Amino acid sequence: MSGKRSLVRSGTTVDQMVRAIADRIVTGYLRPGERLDEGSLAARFDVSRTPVREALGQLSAMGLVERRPNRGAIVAVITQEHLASMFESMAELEAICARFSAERMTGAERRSLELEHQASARLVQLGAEEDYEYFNTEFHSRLYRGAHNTHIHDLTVATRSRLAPFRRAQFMLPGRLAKSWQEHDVIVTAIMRGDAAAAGKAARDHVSIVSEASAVFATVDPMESRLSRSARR
Amino acid sequence: MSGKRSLVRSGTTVDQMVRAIADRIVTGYLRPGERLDEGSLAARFDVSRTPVREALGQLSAMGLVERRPNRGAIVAVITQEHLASMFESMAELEAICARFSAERMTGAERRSLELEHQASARLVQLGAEEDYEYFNTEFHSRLYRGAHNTHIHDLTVATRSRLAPFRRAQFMLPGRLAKSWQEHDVIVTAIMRGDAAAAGKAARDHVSIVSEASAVFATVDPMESRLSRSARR
DNA sequence: CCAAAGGCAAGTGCATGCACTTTTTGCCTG
DNA sequence: CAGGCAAAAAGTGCATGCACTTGCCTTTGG
Repeated sequence: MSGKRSLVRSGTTVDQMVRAIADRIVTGYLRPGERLDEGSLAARFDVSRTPVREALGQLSAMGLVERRPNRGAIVAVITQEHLASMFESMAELEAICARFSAERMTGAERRSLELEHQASARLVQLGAEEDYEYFNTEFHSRLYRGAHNTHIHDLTVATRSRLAPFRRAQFMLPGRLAKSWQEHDVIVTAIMRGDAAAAGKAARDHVSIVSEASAVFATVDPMESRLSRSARR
Repeated sequence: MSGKRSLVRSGTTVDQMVRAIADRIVTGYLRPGERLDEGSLAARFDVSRTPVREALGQLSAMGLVERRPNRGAIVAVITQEHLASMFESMAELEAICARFSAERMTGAERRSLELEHQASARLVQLGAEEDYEYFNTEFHSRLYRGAHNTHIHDLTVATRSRLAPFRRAQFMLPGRLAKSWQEHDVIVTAIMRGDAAAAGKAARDHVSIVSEASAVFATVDPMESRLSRSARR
């Protein structure tokens, strides 16, 4: 096996382990319920068990991992109910960000939001799913930052990453790309005219739609086949 | 020194350490910026450094502790800006909980909310600050649970606990007790009649007022003198 | 043939040790 | 006497070792 520690550069060993494992969970390479054996992970990353244990502890504090005392750790199993609650929370959090963004974004932030958004229209026409996905992430990040509230930002980013495995396939639904862009458009328009209430509502609706689109996949294992992106690392 | 590990019963050593340290931070016994020396903590609780390290890692993941690689851990220092962002987030989160509660609380939940709320009126008349504080916590917890959304619940509880050191002294402001009760009353009334929007707004306003009341203390160190509650443990 | 008991292997939880980094201290120099 | 330097002290980061727990598998008695 490759993937030695040198590949997961920077920071302390523990941080590297946290990132490495979190990444594998968030990308769906490690599946819910999957056993996380300290020894194997240590061997896999060529470190001792100590940093692995610490990493698992932190991941458990973040909710990505479930730890049963004396019985090892597994990738957190998310119930349908909990998943629904996270999607719903996500909608509310995004609504807050959009609302605040409408009120607080600087001129520069507004301009680049609009600019990037308009630029992404091309991606829709081309049907460039991968690229649009990247833009989409950036778009939402702009909203989170635009809220000018670090705590909301952190909560939102954390929640979003926990939902990542379940959102993955959304753009594979036919026509989802164009719909997504239109929904973004409503949000951007509301923000540009400083209409907080409208921005909030549009953002909430947008996420709700995504969550419904994702619900199809949520009933199944979040990763049917492992994505190349994960395998590459 | 007493406070040996036997006092912090149950769970693994690491869990005990997490609780013990978190408690000391949240209650303000450990102050922001205060050094958290692994060796001293280990000695203090009569365990080895390993569980202490793990605990510090988890607390750092929770944001209660700040870790500088190779330079030890300190109790997280919260900037004015970050504190403000947390209070604002808190207001929004409570608004969501209240909104959802208005829509979703069961009959039993509504009844006991109302009941407890009415009962607490006595505490206001008596000026029983300690008791009211306890009731107040319970009241808010009811809202969080009443939202029937575990993720929002978790986010809200986590945020609230991080704000705990800064909320402590709020009821010492003259007349705050009665005001608090009246604000609760608006929330309860809105929830009872299922008016989600009104409940949300009332909850948001309530927290905003608390945050302003707390702002007075926030500029200063969160604990001037150590509370008996902490010392007792 | 099944159930309970016992033992074994795997794996977790914590303590300890050592290498390395940062901070402090004490001394020297200008 | 301040500034700078080097060595020591303090403290962190990780590896290793061992005791203990858990789950499984075998064994044995009914």
